[in-house]
Formats: sequence, structure tokens, C-alpha cells
Amino acid sequence: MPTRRLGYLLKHANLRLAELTGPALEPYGIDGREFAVLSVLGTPEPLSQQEAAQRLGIDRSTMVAMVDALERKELVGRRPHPGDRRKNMVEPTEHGRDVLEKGARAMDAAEEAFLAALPADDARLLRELLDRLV
Amino acid sequence: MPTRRLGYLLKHANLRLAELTGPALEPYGIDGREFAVLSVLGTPEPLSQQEAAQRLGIDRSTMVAMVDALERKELVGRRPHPGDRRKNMVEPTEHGRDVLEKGARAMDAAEEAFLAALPADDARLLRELLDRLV
DNA sequence: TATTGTTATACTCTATAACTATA
DNA sequence: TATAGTTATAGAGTATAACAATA
Repeated sequence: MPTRRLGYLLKHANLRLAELTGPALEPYGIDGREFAVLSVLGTPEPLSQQEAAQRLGIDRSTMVAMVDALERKELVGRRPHPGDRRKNMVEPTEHGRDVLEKGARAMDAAEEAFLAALPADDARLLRELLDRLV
Repeated sequence: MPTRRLGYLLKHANLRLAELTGPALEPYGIDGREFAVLSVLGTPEPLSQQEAAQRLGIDRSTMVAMVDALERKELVGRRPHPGDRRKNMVEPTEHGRDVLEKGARAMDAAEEAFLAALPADDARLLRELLDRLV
């Protein structure tokens, strides 16, 4: 077996992980992208759509559709920014916070299952090494 | 800084790597996907389109377009399978083998640059851990 | 003039389904 | 009947450009 390309390894590791995280989030009616957006919107300081988009590195026009979807599921709500009426502040609803918390536990479990092939020390190390590269 | 999700780390590590591999392959007129296909087709045993598609985990209809592109660039050639005229055997041209070899060196260098943030031992370990997960 | 959210649009990547020629 | 290649088509996921409201 030849040494596989790093890009291949990263991509397929992510694909295999997604096979676990997808079903893990399914009971909450969201996918991984929606969970990521919800997570960013769940931080203590309320964010505008644009601010949230920047944190995720996605376009603000893409964020519109993401917030639309989360709002339809009653996981987040838009409200006008008090001092700047161009902005929408977006915050999780009560239900959204609940889904965020339970989703986070489900994601933790999925990651753990994915890393189960490695000794705990190596799993921690992998995460640390990736963190240093990103 | 909260601990980032494993999926985020894998995805963004791959994005950062792609920022290096993309330009590395550009002088050869191919992108990462084309390099991957060319690599598979460059193995000693000649492969049919379907066999190549299976090795890469992509659909055979997707492979048609990939081979079309590589053929237009005169990097591979289709020829009929001697014993089964339904099959196209696809092999790199002389030029294709040259691009493959030089592209591989460019990819090696790009990966090395990407991993430069880590001590050599850790870089090797990262690759090994990913390999065990995929 | 610049920024925010929005909409319309287009582009990339990929898969599915149906066709054809062969087996 | 089944398989290999092909084509047409559709669906994600995403970005770009233009617009209205507001700053």
C-alpha cells in the first residue's frame, strides 16, 4: 500500500466522521452545517448575520438561507439591532439552546466513536496536531 | 478559545493544504482532482474507466468527464480493451507520465510546506494517525 | 458613499436515470 | 439479462452581482 496523499487522508477522515455525525444530529432535525451555524449563534454575545457569516468564513448571502432554515425550525429568531436598523441580530430560541446542548453531546459521542480506533493519548494528540495546522 | 470540532479541524486543514497544492499543480495545467485520477491511472496495471472510478470512490459517469478532460490535455489516452469491447482502457501518455512524476514532486513539496509548522516526528505521526482512521 | 440583508443567478461538483453497444 | 461507457438532468453547496433600506 503506497503512502496516501495527505489531502486524501484528511478528506476521507472527514467523510468517515460525517457518517457518524450526520445520524447523530438527525434526531434533532439539523445537519452538520446547521449545527455549526447554531453553535456560532449560541455564543454569549448576540451576533448579526454578517458577523456570524464572518466567523464561519461563509458569504453573507449564504447565511441568509442558513438563518431562514433555522428560523423555520424555530431554533433561532431574528430581531432588529436596536441602534442600527440595517442589522439583524440572530439568537437561538429556548428550543434552539436545547438542541444546541443536546446536539453538542451527540457530536462529542460521534467524535469519540470515530476516534475509538486510536488509544486515547493518540486521539488527543491528533486533535492537537490538527489544531496547530489550522 | 474553545476546543474546535474535529470536523472543522479536518475540513480547514484540508482547505489550508489545498491553498498550497493548487498552485503547486498549476504549472502542469491540472488540479488536485485531475492529479488524483492521473495517479490512479498511472499504476502499473492498466485500468478501465470503471475500475479507476471504483478505486477513487467516484461514479463512473463522473469518471467520463475526468477522462475527457485529461484526454483533451493529452495526459491520458483511451483504447479499447482487447477482449471486451464495452471497456475503455485508459493509460497515461508519455506526457502524462511526465506530468504525474513532476506533479508528485510538487505535491510532496506542498505537503511538506503545510506540515512545516510541526516537528518532523509529529508530522509523520499525524499522517500515521490519519491513516489508521481512514 | 458604505454597509446589511436580500434576491436572482450562476458555477462547481457530484450523483441518478436512461440510452447504446456489447457481453 | 447484465455490464461499460455515455448523456442528460438534477441536486447540493456555494459565490457574485445588483437592489433596497439604512447609516
